[in-house]
Amino acid sequence: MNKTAEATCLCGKCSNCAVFNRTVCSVGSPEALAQLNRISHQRSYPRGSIIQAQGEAGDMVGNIVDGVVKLSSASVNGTEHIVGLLFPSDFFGRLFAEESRFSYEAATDVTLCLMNKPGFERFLIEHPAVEHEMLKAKLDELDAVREWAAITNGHTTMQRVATLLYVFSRRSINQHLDDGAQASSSVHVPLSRRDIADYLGTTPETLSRNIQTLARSKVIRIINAKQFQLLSMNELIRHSGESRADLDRIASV
Amino acid sequence: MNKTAEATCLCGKCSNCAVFNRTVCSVGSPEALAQLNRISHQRSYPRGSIIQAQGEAGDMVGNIVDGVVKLSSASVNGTEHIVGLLFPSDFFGRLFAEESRFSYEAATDVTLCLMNKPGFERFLIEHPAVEHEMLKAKLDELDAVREWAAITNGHTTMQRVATLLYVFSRRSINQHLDDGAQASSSVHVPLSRRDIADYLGTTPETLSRNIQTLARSKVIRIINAKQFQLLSMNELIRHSGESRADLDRIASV
DNA sequence: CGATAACTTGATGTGACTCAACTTAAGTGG
DNA sequence: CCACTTAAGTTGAGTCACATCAAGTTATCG
Repeated sequence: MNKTAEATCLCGKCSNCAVFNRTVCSVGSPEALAQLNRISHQRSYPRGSIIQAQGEAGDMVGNIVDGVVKLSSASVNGTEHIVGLLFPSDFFGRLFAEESRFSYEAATDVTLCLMNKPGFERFLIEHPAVEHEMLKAKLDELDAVREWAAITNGHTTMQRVATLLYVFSRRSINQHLDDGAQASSSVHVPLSRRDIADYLGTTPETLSRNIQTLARSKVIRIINAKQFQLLSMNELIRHSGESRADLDRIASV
Repeated sequence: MNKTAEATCLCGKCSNCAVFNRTVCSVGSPEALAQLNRISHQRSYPRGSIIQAQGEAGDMVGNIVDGVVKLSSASVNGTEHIVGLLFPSDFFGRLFAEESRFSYEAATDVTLCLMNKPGFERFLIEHPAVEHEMLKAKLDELDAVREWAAITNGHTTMQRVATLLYVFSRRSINQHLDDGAQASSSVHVPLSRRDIADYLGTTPETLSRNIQTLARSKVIRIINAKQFQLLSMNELIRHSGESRADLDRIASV
């Protein structure tokens, strides 16, 4: 894990970046990369940090290198709703707009690759190939957000919980590749119950009840608050109310 | 209303297009416009038409010229959830992907400006200024979808209904400018109760009850199933659970 | 004008939120 | 390193908003 703090380019060249080949940066020419190296630097934030507050005129954008960032919207009544989760290689920040409608907050300890927003905006305009990649990424994101909206709306809490567990299990396969064959049976959800509940549009109490129900019926085993073992993938899929194909499609974004 | 059916370029030049200056097309050079003219044509579809089915390999993209298109996702159990509504000047179709995850369906009679997808994709790559505009539009759309997701999740049905009515009232001001001062008091919602319910994540029954409640408490007057008069804007805003500023922000997209 | 669909209204059951107590985990200072 | 404190998570009881099923009413269209 990167412990870099507030230093410019401690990550070395972008070519050493842990998430480089999964970001839009990867399509840049050597000349473009050199320019990116100049305007970017890594920085770490502890869990709970507000990276950018709702409505604030953000002057930074960048990529998640490590950790999870939550994108949330706070209502007048104090309710917070998480409208998105950003994972390593995901882009964060609101390009081409004064301020962000949402707040960016570190859901875990995170390491970011930060870039000056106006600088990166200029960079994009000067490098259409990268901007093209950014458009494709945003189109994928748009589909994913809509897909998730359809899930949180038309499904029961149990279905959402099962879907989330499945998606995180797929995600951890892709990321850690820790132990090959059995990777999918172990799920790490690095979020607090409150954050998961806010993301699923429910409460920590209801969420807890559903997780315990899944455990009682031997679909999962609770290792600890953030770690689960999948005992029956088929049962989990059944509880999700989605087909396996749909789930994989959701997980792939 | 345009009655054009399946004819190539009956709209004449793009410069005669009803929605031209609100679309991404408007930033194109004269040369670009000429090219757009060649690859585009208008076509009308009656209400209920499937413009593109879910999962189908769509070969068309374009702009809505008139009417409302619903973007929906059908679940395994037959439930349909509307994840987006597209209005005149909005772009439809899934660029840079084989198939669309959602179905596009005419919620009213619609007129579209259709373009061959591969052709338009090539056009975008050849015209970075237009692609840049497309990116900006998609970034706005992303914010709007997330904002709407936060509303449908954290709010009661009454709040969603009030929000929808407010948003549609603002939208009709912008579009029709029918009678200036009193424009905002008359709201036209050109969707069926079922479509509205699917969009709000509720049922036609619950929706109807809420609308009737608003009418009984003199917040609105029901002119007919699709037409309402706003009697008390302040009360409507109060029922929405949002601040006026937030509502206007939502409506502006 | 009859038939079908769209919408409204009523009665009822239930999933999930709320409030509250309890248990476990995490962090802090002596 | 352990007692203490505080936060995070779980479990329980009660309530309510909303979905469901069903019947009635109003539009829409051939």
